[in-house]
Amino acid sequence: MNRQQYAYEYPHAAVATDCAVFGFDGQNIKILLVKRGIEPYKGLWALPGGFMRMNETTDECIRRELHEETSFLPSVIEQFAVFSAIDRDPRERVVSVAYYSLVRQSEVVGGDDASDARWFALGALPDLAFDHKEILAKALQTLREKIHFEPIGFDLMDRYFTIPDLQRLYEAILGVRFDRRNFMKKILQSGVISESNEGVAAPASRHAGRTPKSYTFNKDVYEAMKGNGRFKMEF
Amino acid sequence: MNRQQYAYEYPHAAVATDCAVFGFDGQNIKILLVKRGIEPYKGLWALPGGFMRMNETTDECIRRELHEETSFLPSVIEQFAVFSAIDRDPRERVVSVAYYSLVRQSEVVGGDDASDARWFALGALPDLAFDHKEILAKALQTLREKIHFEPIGFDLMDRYFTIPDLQRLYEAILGVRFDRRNFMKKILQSGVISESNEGVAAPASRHAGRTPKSYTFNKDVYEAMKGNGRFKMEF
DNA sequence: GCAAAAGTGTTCTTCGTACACCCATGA
DNA sequence: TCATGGGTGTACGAAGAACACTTTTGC
Repeated sequence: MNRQQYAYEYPHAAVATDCAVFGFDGQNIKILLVKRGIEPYKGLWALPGGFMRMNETTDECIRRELHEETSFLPSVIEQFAVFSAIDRDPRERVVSVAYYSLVRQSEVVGGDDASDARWFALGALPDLAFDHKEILAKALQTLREKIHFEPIGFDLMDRYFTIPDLQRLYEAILGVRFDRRNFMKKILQSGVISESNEGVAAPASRHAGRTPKSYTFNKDVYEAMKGNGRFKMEF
Repeated sequence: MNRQQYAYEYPHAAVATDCAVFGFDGQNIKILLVKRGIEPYKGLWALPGGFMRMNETTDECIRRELHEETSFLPSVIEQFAVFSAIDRDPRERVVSVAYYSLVRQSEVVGGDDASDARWFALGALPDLAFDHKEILAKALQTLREKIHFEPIGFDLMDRYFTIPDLQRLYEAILGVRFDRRNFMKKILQSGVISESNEGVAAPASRHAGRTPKSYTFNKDVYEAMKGNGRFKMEF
């Protein structure tokens, strides 16, 4: 069988997808990376992703690749940019459609150190394959811009969470500190979270102090708000 | 010469770009469309755009195509989505990288009715080729979301403009009405516009009334604000 | 002269922000 | 018992929203 069996009148770039998967461990933002098993960049870490097939859209492609490489199907996944530098892949011309995803760490098979998929803290990233460092930087920038106007923080938290944990998440993403009382007032006033009877597992971040109350995100309340007023989470 | 001279081991989709070009005539938002001269959809109107070449990025591609089809080089152009439905082009699999652009109508060769490039009002759009209606709808949605947080309105106005004109632009994009005094107070307080001595051509929208003052956008002031505070244009 | 558009200020309410003390828990 | 983290309320200032009358111009 001919190895070059797909021919076109004009040259075609390959279409690929890559995804920056963000998680939160209660203290820091984490990134999910996979170790490349083949050339080029074999052995280096990279964003999960791969080439698009002819029978799938880019959205379907990235979901399939994520499932193949990290064994989970994310609920939140958004396309945010396209990377098309001419020499970004040494094999051939590749245009990459970039996504970011937000997951609760509890949902993801936490790959251990020996695994091919592992969480890395933002401050301790290894060298990345291709232009993935650039893709990740832009994903992070997009995340920081979006968090002001959309309640994306909740996608990174467990179903039941405490307000101090949520505050740590916002502080980690935005790199600033907030006043506890004002944060709580604002988030409660918005109405998108409500108190819950479920307990929460004490996060590693809590070593002493009063046991905090547990809350949960009301997606329906937020959906209703989108029409009328506007959800804002600025500080 | 062989018409199928570019061969690959795996099937490749073609990569194309399309751009929704927005203008403002003082009263309504307009869209720049081009009439297709070849099949498929010959004779139908479409967003300007075309196939990416191997020696250009998608950004370079859309700028080249815009120049070829509408004879101008836009200053503001942003990539906002990717369209990759499997059957969106009847010829072959095509993945389209979608952009929007904001232009001052005075900058663009206003194609007359006989030309291949023409402005259409949002409410009087013709049938569009491919999935361009969908692309346009998403471009418009993106524009409406962005205008709250970025001073993109000024890219649609002439260099010297009146505050009532600017207000009409915001009202046209967002589909709402504002109080004149509050709008003026807010936009002046923000500091991003300053009074100008240049006159402005009376827009078709002004049939009577006092001659309004002329203003201009201070890009440097806005750039400085981005760091410190935050520009907001919500009502 | 009349209709249509633009200029101008004040009040009230809402929201953001700064700030201090007590309580529960784990080491 | 002490250090750490979490719960709670108030007062001040800034910004947003509602609101009416006068002036100019084109017809």
